[in-house]
Amino acid sequence: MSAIEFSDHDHAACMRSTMQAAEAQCAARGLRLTPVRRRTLEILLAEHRALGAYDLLARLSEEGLGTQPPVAYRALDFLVKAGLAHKIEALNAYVGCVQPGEDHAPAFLICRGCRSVAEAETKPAQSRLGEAARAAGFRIERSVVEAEGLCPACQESDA
Amino acid sequence: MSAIEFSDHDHAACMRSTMQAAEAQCAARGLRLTPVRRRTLEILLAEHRALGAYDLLARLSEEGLGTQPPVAYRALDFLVKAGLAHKIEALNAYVGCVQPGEDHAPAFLICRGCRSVAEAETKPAQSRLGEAARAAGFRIERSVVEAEGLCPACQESDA
DNA sequence: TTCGGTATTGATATATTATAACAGGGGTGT
DNA sequence: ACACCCCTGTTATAATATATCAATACCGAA
Repeated sequence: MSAIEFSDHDHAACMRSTMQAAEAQCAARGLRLTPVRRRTLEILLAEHRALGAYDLLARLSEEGLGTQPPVAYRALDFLVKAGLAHKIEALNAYVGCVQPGEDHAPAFLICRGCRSVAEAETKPAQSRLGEAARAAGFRIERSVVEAEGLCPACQESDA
Repeated sequence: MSAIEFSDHDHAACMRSTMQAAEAQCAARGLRLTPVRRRTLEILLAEHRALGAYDLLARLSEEGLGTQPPVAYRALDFLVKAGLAHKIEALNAYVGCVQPGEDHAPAFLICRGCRSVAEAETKPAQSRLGEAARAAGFRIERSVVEAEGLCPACQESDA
């Protein structure tokens, strides 16, 4: 993994292929990527940034796709459950998943400067925590791994 | 680490020694453990559970220590900044720290059954994430590592 | 095709979590 | 006494999230 999110890349192609993968996922699993959901995913993927539910709602609302909070939350819930987006707990915000489908336990690098988010992979029983859990007889169902800091670009403008 | 939080232990002694450590910390660092702050810490430590700010406020309020949200949030901010308590991002709730003073990057095991929280230790550049960060030139300032699941006791009552 | 069930959307209201802003009090050092 | 800083009290409001119910759209079975 190379944190493509912080690098220059052909973002148009990046979005296209991610959307295709998302559609393939939905088709394969009998999930319905309705207009609001699809547009929500596009908005999240448009930048590799975390977006609050109300920011998202504002965008949807501009496009006539709904004006009330449940619209945004329902779309986000769907995407998160489908593994097409992730919630960043440290920000109460949401980000599109760049590798949908892979059944993964993601970890995030979150820039406090520009709110960019890069997605990395955790190993199932990562580091000490897996050990500790096993030792304690704790059964892990979901894990949240998030690191906040500064991305390369923001380190420069900050320093 | 053995997740004492999920085990039977002499909790009265546990609280006493933790409070003492907290006081020592404050004394050493010139921080003021005022009545509200002290009581807040005691309430958090009374059980190894995550408590919402408003639950805490209700407790404080019963004891005549303040009735408005800022009372609770200010006390929590102080404790979190001082390293005497932690915020559980996945729950938007707070838990007392059982090893105050050690400058640590804690990881948590959170039971969704009883909301108990056990604190483990992460290694600074934990798992893949440290690697990924280094590779990407990302500077980590703070990390959130939380695992949700079922503690031993709740696995039994659940199954 | 029609029927019946399920998933989705629309809309209203409200719950939960958190912060801004400003006034007053109380100690400390000069 | 005074200036300063930290802490507290209070009011108001912001930001995040969910409950509920009615209406509609889709989908498979008969």
